[in-house]
Amino acid sequence: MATSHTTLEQVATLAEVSVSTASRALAGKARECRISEKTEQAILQAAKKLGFQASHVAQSLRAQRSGAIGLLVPDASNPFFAAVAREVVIHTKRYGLSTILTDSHGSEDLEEETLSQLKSRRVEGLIVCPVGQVTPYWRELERSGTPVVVVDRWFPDIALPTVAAENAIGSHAATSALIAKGHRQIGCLQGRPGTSSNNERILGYKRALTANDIKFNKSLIRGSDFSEESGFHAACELLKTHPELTALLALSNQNALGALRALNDRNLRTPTDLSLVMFDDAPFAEYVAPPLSVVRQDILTIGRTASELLIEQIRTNRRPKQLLHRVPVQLEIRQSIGPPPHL
Amino acid sequence: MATSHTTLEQVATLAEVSVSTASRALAGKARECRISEKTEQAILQAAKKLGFQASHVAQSLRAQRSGAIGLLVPDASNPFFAAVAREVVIHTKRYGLSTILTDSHGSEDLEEETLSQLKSRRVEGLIVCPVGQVTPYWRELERSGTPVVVVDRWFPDIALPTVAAENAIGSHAATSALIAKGHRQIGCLQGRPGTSSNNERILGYKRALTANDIKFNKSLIRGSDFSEESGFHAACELLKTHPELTALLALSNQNALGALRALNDRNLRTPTDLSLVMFDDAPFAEYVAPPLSVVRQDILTIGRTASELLIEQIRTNRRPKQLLHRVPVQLEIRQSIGPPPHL
DNA sequence: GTGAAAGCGCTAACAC
DNA sequence: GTGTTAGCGCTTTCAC
Repeated sequence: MATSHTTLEQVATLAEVSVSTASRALAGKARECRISEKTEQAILQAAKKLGFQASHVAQSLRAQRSGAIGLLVPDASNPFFAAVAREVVIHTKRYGLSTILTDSHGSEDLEEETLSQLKSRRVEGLIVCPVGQVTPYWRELERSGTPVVVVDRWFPDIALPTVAAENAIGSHAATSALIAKGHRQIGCLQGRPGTSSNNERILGYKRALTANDIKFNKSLIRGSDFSEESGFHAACELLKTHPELTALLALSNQNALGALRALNDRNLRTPTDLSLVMFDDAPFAEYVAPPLSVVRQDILTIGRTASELLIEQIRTNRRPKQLLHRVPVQLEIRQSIGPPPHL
Repeated sequence: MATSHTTLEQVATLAEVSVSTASRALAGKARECRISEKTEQAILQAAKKLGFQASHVAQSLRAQRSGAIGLLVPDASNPFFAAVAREVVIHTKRYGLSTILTDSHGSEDLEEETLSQLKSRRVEGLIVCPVGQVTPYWRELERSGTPVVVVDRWFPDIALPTVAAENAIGSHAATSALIAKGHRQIGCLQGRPGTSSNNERILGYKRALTANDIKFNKSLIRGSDFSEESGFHAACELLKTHPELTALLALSNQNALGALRALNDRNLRTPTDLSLVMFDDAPFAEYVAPPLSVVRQDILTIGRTASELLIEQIRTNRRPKQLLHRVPVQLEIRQSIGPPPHL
């Protein structure tokens, strides 16, 4: 049964006034527009009786503001993006904005298609966790002046407001902690190559090695994306080709789970045989065997900052001066880090 | 800088035709409306040149269809709801529907307020994971005829299409597995009392006990919601008041993590000292110490079924005959189940 | 084959 | 104080 909604006209008719008066009264402009107490009440009564709710669609068309923003993530079921989504939903709602959630499946084509659809919905702004590579579409977005915030992964050569964790600092700290324990052969399970988050985390790893006079060895980095499978395969390969490794740095918590699977399969124990640190805290990190050391990203702050940056753009109608916003990370050392076996 | 969008009129002007012809051509009705090849091309060219994208807002108003659905969950960052959200986004997109994501924070007031806002946005349908309690609003929704699907938690006395896991069967299987190992003192860490998912899971637990001539003891059930904290406190209480317990059934994976924390604090090992089974599989379940036995819900099927039920309602404009759709669960036994210590 | 015009539901400028 | 009217951008009858 088609839920035919009540219109302003019906309310006006019932209250025996014109639509404009009804509109004014219901918009709370009774005082301002000097509407008599009596008429106002009549209108309010009528609206209540009919269960009137102004059509946001009509209002949007009229006001040329959709009251909606678009959120695009590579995988909405990933806990990191889910947490960002929640923050965005909560913060934008405060400004009367609805959030349209979309998912690019990690595909550049879908990303572009989806952004285009969001544009046709006339969203007032965009929060995007990009797939990773620069496409012509991004240049367009940069030029367009549309309010937009890039989150997590970003493009150094594209001038758009961005929120990202202190990735390099995080992996530097994690790697340094391993080195401090005596490790010198440290493998790295990487995420999607070419993404800024991956690049930056590798950079921190590399810098920590160099700072400690350990030669950086490219072949100790393996992996194709941030998934469990990638972590598993990367760990398997590394364990095979580089049995001398005494520690692993996983660039995502999924990668780390894959590594744990590979270690389990080989009856290797952590940290006795191999130390392990991973990016991204997770509720379970404390309870795996042994409790995992993590580089914790402050997802709430990331989501909140992104929302605020977007709302500011929508309100002022221009991009902020400061484009790159870095959110601190925190190294949490648990028992998965120990001295290397031969010490 | 205000991104002033190109309108159909501008395209029409450039192509030197009327807006109606432009509309027809761009809607792909050139054949149908016998528009000459030449005019059609001119219009397509003009649209391309101006980067025209029809305003979905205007189309919505005209067509009286917003092309959007509303999704309401108690916590968008919870992996279960995040996974449901993703499925909904993916499946509804196929029908040209956008998903507006909202979060009720587990508050009935916010739930009602949010549903009301979604209504004013003229969403074509609603997928709701309710907070848990029946409010007058639900009665209204039931009567209204609005396409809606209730997911996960539901109300036996409200006739709305519903998708939920075979909760009772799952906890029955889990409890039976514990009993088969010799356990007779089994504690239960519950979620939010009064919610259908919690009720059903407790029912299955109770039935398995009774079927095995074990007296059901209400005081062995503790907990206030599905969170880690609740699981922690419930486990602490149970361990204190009922030291004779040899196994725990956690009604959510967060509850189970809380239990693990309580056990760790007391230096109790699983399954040596206490066996543990939990609801909801999770990627980490295999890697905690020891690998956790789980009752796995098929979230993808839940999300897909909900989407399909909603789309069917939107298309046919009426509620399905079959209201309750149960999605099978699967018990996955891992090492966290062993015989009780005294055997 | 194409155009003119009405109207979706709302708001705001302008009348009186 | 309140009504009349135009118009947001689009689709679709109806006219020629």
